[in-house]
Amino acid sequence: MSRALNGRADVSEETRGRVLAAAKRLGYSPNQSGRSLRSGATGTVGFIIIANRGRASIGETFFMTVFDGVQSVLAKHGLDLVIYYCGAEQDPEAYAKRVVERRLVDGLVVAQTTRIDRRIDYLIRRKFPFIAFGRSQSGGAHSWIDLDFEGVAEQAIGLLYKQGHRRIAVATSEDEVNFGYVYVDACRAALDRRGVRLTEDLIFREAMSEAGGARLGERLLACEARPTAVVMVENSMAIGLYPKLREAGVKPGRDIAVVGFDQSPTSSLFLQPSLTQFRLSLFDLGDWLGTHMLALLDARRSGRTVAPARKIWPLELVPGESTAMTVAASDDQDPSRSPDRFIAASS
Amino acid sequence: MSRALNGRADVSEETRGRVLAAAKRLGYSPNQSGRSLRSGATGTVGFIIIANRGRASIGETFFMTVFDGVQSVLAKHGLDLVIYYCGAEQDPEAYAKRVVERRLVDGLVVAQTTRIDRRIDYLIRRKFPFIAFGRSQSGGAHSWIDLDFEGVAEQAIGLLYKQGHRRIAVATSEDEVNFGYVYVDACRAALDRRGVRLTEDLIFREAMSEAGGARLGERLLACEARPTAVVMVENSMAIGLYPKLREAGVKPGRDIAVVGFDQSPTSSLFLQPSLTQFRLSLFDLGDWLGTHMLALLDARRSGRTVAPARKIWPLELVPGESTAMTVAASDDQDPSRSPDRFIAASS
DNA sequence: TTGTACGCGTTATCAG
DNA sequence: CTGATAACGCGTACAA
Repeated sequence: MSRALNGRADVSEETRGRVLAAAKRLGYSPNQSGRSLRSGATGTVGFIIIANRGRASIGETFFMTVFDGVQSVLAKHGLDLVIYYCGAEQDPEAYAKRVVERRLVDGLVVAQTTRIDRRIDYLIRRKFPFIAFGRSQSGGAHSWIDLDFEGVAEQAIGLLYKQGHRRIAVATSEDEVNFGYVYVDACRAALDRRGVRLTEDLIFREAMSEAGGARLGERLLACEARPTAVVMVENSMAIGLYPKLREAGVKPGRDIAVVGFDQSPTSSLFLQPSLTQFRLSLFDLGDWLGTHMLALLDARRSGRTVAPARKIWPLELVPGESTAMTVAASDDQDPSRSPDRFIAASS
Repeated sequence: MSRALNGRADVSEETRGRVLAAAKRLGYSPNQSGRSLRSGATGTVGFIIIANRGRASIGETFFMTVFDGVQSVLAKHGLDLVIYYCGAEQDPEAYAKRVVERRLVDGLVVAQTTRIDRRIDYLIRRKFPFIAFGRSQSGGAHSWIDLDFEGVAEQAIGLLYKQGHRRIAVATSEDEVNFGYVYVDACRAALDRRGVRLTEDLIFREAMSEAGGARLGERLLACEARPTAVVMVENSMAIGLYPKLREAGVKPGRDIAVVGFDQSPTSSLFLQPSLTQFRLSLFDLGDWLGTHMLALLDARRSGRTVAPARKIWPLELVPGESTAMTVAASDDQDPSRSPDRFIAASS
């Protein structure tokens, strides 16, 4: 019986052979419900993603590759990964609650964290093993991993500044997804360090989708004093932005510098002129998630406690033609602004 | 106890109230493993998708919207939808087997069917309730749904033929995904009906990705007698094709007609010149899947048998600028070919 | 080394 | 209408 199948030591080779043979002949496979009930664990890790919250291009290569990484780790330990897809009409908190309370999984990854994310508060209260993919203002100490928005902003702003840009637009999300705020703050800080102030009129909040990018394009073109560069938190926006610019005869890398974000959706790699963006290994990120999840589950099983991990995942700049241009740096383009204070502050 | 919570009739209002109150106070929620063990059903439907098999842009809006539709139906009946993501290194058959044999789900949707799909053979053998999303040569009678490739081919070829095109390239998948074959056959039939023969040199097999589309572009440009039009089975290919054509000064809709497929990835809606493609309601398709799955599960529960459904899902032509051109129709471009036989056949 | 009985949490059933 | 009990399939603990 189970001793033979599960490879316990206290069973003779002969018996094990007989049992295995019989199991194969009868096509026996253990019922997971029975197993879970007995052991108190499901052997399953859930990964919750939310419909069209945040990036439009959810799922595409982005999460898929992450799943691959997570699974490669979990599979080695006999754990399954299942994706819970929280539809557009469903409440994310209720959805997560349901998964936890029915004990459908042993651990959870919750993606697309919002600034105030009640799922996180709930999971902490519940002392349920989980990792947040994305930071949040919610909750206290808990494990999370997030992309290095600060590093991206620093590299993007650094590059543009060096090329003389001072009037740089920042395109971010119009919704409550946390990284929209993180990114703007990071850009503001990177500009501050260089004595440039990020004013409100240079922050463009739009849907993170191609349509949002198209609207961004319209707004940029309508500016009295058009920014000489734009950085954005999501690449679908670039895909919608490019055609708008082209229609107006404004060429990325010649008439305006454009910096995208990560390399998803993959279509963004085929923009012309090629888009300056950032590279990261989503598979390795998934690997990290899986590995840390194992640690959380081990800790819970053995009653130990494990320190919450906080991981910032690096991205590497991949320069493209969209930032090929330089502009004459004039710090006093707009005489109504006094940069002195900032220059002083940065020294 | 359970009678009160599950709303059975044989319990007084007062008791029910007390039980509900206590349950709320203690934060009680039924354990799904216990429930499944007792009832023999998990209350869960699985949807298996495969990593980068077939279309590169898997997941993106395409499957996500389908999930939404499925879930909207299942949720009404207290069923959960979970996504099983079969990673690139895993064997799809073994993966499906595992899900079935451990009794993780009550029913299964298997997407991205291949021409010979051992999952289907297995599921039929096992008499497990499932729906294939995509046709296959495998298996006998079973439920499936698939896109109307024949209708798409007929509309695409019909449009191009009317505009004078006779030398039409067909771009399809290089891998074993079933619809790649279906589409080519459908195009061949549509051309046959018009007395045009689809020769082997006009069939281009490439990866269904932007990179595949780029290679397609190179091959088209290298043709001695370049096709005047190209139809393709997947839109990522168009996204890779466009830049290649542009580099060579070949403009879609002026120098070559281009017809895409469905409207995913969404980026394809932002191509310039706009791409002629096809529209379909993925949400409704998911709704159909959910509804039919319910029928399958009901039938199994009541021991009845339900006739396998075979559904062809319609797509509607959305003309774009990429097919704005007409060409002089000359049926004898290539004197080595004799169209008479086909003209005769079509009369 | 092997056989057996128990209990995980649930719900259906049967007796009260 | 309500309370008690058995059984779903598994793994473990304990007895043989």
